[in-house]
Amino acid sequence: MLTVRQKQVLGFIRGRLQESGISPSYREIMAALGFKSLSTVTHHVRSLMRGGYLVNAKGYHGKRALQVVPPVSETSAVEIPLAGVIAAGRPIEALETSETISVPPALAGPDNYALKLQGDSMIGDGVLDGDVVIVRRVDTARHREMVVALINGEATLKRLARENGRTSLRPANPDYPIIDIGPEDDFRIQGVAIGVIRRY
Amino acid sequence: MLTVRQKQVLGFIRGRLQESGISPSYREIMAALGFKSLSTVTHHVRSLMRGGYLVNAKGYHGKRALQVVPPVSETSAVEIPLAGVIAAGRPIEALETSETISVPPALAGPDNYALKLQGDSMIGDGVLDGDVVIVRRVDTARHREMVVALINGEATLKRLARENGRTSLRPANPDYPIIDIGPEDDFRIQGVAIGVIRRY
DNA sequence: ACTTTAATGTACGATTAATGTTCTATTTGG
DNA sequence: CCAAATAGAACATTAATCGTACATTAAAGT
Repeated sequence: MLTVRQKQVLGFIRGRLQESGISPSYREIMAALGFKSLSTVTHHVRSLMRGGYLVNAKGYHGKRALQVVPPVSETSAVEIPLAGVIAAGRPIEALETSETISVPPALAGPDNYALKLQGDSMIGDGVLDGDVVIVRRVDTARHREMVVALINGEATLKRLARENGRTSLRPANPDYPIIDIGPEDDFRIQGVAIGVIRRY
Repeated sequence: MLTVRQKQVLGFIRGRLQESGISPSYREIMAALGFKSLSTVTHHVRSLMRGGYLVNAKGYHGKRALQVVPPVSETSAVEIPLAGVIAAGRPIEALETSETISVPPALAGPDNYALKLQGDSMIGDGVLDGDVVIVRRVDTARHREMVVALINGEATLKRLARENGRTSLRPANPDYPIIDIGPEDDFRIQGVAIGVIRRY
């Protein structure tokens, strides 16, 4: 729990890091907040460090190396970003605002995000139009895993197939074609599906 | 229940926390509400604490650390009971321990519970073996809704069909039979499916 | 490479300011 | 009358502050 002054100090440091990327010196903090003694700054900074809000990245006597610790514990685990809408044959349509969606802890993780699926290309695997797919951001995947892939600029959700040295993307719907990946294609895996949430 | 004055005090504190994130001091509350003595504030704050509406996050002598306790309905909503395993043709198999599962708020509710589905009777609707089905406990349902039903002691997850005055349960898998409900059957609806969570 | 200099973070110790707590009375409205 | 509300002053505890000397690092000259 932060005191008023601690909040101000932390806010100033955070602001400086945000705009210039370099941590302010103790004397700059002193001037900015109108203190007349360095020890005042020292006192507050040390309190913030004890509370886990600040770290000196260079350790003892490290200069201009204050780093604000991201508040992990407050939001962690249940909220992940809802990155946008994925539909076969189009790039992922990002949402304007950086929305989030809360998910069960089992589906949460630092590298996870969610996509709303449009279309029925995976209907055979029980993933329907409108379902929210939980994705873990990785750049490789194994045979038969369901992946979010970017091929020549178009995003799609398919099963990855690696057979006889060839790679292909297979929909779970006979109405859609199997996509064979050739060396000339710009192919990137953006993540693997680890879960689905549906709301009726 | 709260008195008029208590409501005013609580409202002022809540407002301050909302706008600045900093709890007001007793003297600020005194000034804002026109009191002439600190003990008046003390008296009201203590009453609110006793009633569970306020907490001092720093304990005894904690300064500017009043926190408004959110009403219970807001907080307790993300964990719902995992009632057991449902498989076509058998009663719901209750779990030994009263487990719970956390779900997104959109799927949470006081009358909701979760069931783990065994079998592929609803595979055509994208509900697979092993999926967790979120159910709202109600005793009636409309045509085409997916319901958890108990028929002659056997539990099952099917779509409810009401046509021509007749009621039936329809699987989403041609390998399973449609179950017609007759007047001689002991038929009860235990809930309707409002969501699905799958984990790969 | 070495020394020098400037910039910067640390360590005490003490003091003041801000803020919550307690106690006893008194007032007020139904 | 009674319960809620209010008042005033003294007290307790924490938050914030200041001043100065010192230690360490980074940069600049040589």
